[in-house]
Amino acid sequence: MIEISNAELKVMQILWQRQPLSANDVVAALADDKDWHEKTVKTLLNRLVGKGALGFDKDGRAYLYYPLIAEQDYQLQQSRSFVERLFAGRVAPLVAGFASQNKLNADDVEQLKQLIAEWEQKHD
Amino acid sequence: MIEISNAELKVMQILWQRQPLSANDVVAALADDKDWHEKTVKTLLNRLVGKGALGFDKDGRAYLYYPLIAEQDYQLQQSRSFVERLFAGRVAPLVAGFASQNKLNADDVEQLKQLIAEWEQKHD
DNA sequence: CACCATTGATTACATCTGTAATACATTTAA
DNA sequence: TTAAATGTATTACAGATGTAATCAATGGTG
Repeated sequence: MIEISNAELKVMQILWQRQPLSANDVVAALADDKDWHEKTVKTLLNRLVGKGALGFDKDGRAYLYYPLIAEQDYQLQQSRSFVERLFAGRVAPLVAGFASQNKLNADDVEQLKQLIAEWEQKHD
Repeated sequence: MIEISNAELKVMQILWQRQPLSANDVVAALADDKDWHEKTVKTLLNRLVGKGALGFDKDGRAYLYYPLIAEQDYQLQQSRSFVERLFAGRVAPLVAGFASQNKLNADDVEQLKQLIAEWEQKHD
């Protein structure tokens, strides 16, 4: 699986939101969040292309970048490996940690109930 | 917060299970899981001491290592930063991913229901 | 047409990581 | 008491990462 570093992830997240974008668009979109030099962003774009995480089309001299991997796929793969590493593959203890820190809100609970209902329907 | 690399985490996990342990005990405990040279394990122990994640008492020439940070604290901090990075801080979508991949078992669901029940009691 | 501004490509460099090897100190065995 | 073994400390080294600067090509401007 493609490894994406933290800094690179920020770039991917921009392009998962809107796509395709020129390097400058990405720089602009990141300006809010990260205080990165334009050169830095371009390096990250380059590395992501090298890793096969981004592709691009040429638009004159400039490139228009777009993701080659889906955000959902990435999230899933990362979630599994994270939960594997820290919680021996069990997700409930992770949620328990959030609960213990009062990091669950009503929406979360609603969604979780929904998920459980679906699960139970399938595994009657 | 102390940064612990993947390889270092394996060492921490041994010492979270049993503590304190000599370097050789750790090497032995890891032998199952990882195919690391003794020197490698000692490097990791050293780095963890340097980072303030482990302490040790001297037992003759040998050291007896023990964690300076609690596993739960580490899990919580990491979970929060992971969920923050990938899911904008919301844990439910992570669980949804597991559900969609059939990675929830009856135990998980049972625990989740329990957590929800507790949450609802507190937030009647 | 010559030059500057802009864009991607290449190079830079310190730190962290994985994975050890070597050096140094000291205990123990011959 | 001297050498071997053993434990920690120091050094090694390549690849990844964060964070750019410089190079090279090219398109627009005077």
